[in-house]
Amino acid sequence: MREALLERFRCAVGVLLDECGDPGEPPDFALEVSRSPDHGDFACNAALVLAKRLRQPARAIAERLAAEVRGASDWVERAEVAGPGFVNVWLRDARWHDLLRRVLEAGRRFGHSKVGDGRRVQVEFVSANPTGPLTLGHGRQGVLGDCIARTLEATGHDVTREYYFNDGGRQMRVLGESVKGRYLEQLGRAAPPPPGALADPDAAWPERIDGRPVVFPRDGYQGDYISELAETLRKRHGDGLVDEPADGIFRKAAEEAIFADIRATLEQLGIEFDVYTNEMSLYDEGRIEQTLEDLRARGVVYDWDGAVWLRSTELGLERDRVLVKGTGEPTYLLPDVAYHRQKFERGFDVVIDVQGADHIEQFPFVVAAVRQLGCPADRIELVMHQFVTLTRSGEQVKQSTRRATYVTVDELLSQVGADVFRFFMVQRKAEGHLDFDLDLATETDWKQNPAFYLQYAHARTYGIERKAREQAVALPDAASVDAAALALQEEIEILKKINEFPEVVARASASREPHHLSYYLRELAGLWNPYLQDGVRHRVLSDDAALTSARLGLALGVRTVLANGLALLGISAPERM
RNA sequence: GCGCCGGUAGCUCAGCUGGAUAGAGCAUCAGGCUUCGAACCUGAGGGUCGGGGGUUCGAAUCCCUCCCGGCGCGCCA
Repeated sequence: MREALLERFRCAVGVLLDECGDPGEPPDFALEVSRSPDHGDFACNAALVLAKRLRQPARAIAERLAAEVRGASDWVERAEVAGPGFVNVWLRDARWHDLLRRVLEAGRRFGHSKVGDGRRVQVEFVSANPTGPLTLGHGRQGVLGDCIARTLEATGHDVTREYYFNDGGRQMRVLGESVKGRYLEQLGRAAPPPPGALADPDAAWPERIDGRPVVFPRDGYQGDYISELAETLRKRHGDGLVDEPADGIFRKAAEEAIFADIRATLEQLGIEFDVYTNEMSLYDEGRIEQTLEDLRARGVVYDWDGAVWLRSTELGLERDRVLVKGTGEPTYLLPDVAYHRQKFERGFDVVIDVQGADHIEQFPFVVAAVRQLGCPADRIELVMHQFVTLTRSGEQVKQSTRRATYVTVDELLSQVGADVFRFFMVQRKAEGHLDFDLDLATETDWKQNPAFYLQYAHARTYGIERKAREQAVALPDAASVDAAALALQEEIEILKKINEFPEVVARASASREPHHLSYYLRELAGLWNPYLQDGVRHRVLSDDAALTSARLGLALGVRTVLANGLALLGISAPERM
């Protein structure tokens, strides 16, 4: 539809250029869906773009173009010049009537496309190390990544959701030490560190208290779940683990239990990963060593001060970075390079890393290194998101996994449920902070969440369906739906909004910005709810059989788009609430 | 100091490749349930789009500069 009109404008522009003896390339101009109904269905700015080049007033050019477009009188109702030189085009309403048939025919695939052409895309997200429960920040990333994956799938991509975690480094060692510390404290063989020392990283750290040693690590994990893990081990093994190394059963038990909790949380959120990759497997497969060797062969690595460095300055970055520490242990960077290289070896066409703002510094180094290894590094995309900031009585609360000052996904989830949680998290664009006011998180406030507004609009279409069945009124299907009777302006507006849906999905997918969907759905529901409310101007079920059928068709169309849109956000679309 | 991200209504935020009178939600105020679902709807007030320059027919959007906030700048991950 838009294409046909665009073509019409292109021809008109071509004719105009010829007449003026301008042999140049036709200019880029826009044909946009008008923002306001006063401006018709589409607006074209070609005259404004051409004015200077042709040295003619924009409105005069616009008049010529408008006349040309009016020629297509079988589907163009009128074309007017407005403002500084826009051409506004109204289409005959009949143009929208075919839409419902297409919507009902496509059903749950309406809005989907095949532009991805089966390209293999990996989306890596969450990737939290199993050292504690998922925080709101992880929750945001989880929902963001999952929605990106969903929109990519809807546009014909072959998507792999992947979770990567480091089980080799210091973090996991400290985790084991933390659990063992609490274990020994519970047995009375160690003294807990004073709370003041835990709270303040600069405070003095006593070696012994009342004759008992303080074994809990200075930078240990302070959450209650650590004590609970220790207690579980103590109940099962008594004091039989006193001489076990912290890096053994303590670490392993903690990792397994925490990971099981993380997976349970993700499941509740409706997030399912296809692949979990851990750092250790990269070592086991020799990929770390191989990567280092290959980087060395490329001449981008050197030894200095007992460590192995990446010559990233020569790759255009601001400093060199350590790949292997003086201790012989790789930094985080080297496994990350090996991992991204492995992604390409696995045949992904596009690799998307969803990461928090605190990790972006690392990204250019990984890309530069991987490029040196011959990978198509420009196919790695970074989707960066800011943190969730917590406010309590007007003040910001710092979140820290280690110090256990955070709100977990589980806590909020049990309060508001997965639907509201997901909507809340995907509402805003990723680059902005997401402010979470702990004082406002009461039940009454969540009741007026926009997520319910969308679900309510959806449920109301079922309310009408139930009523129609009661009255033995037949529902239209793709073959029988006939929207010709829809003539009210608000009905046309709804049809036009439905018509936008595929474009919105395409844009959300291409830009990796699922928040566009949530705003679009709010707009659609914002047309539909008032329409249903106004039973004075119009009712769906009436004595007029054709009109009733058409409006039922409209209801089914709205329902389809709401359901499909909600599905892309991973939010349920209930039949009643 | 350098880099990345943000600054739009009282609050939380949209604003697609520059377009016409800058939009939602919440909050506030005034109204609306005998009829398809009031978890809803109608209306009102509320803005120097952080400040200042520039490009353009046209700037919240692009360029420069300054101010404010977040994050990062480790042989931590």
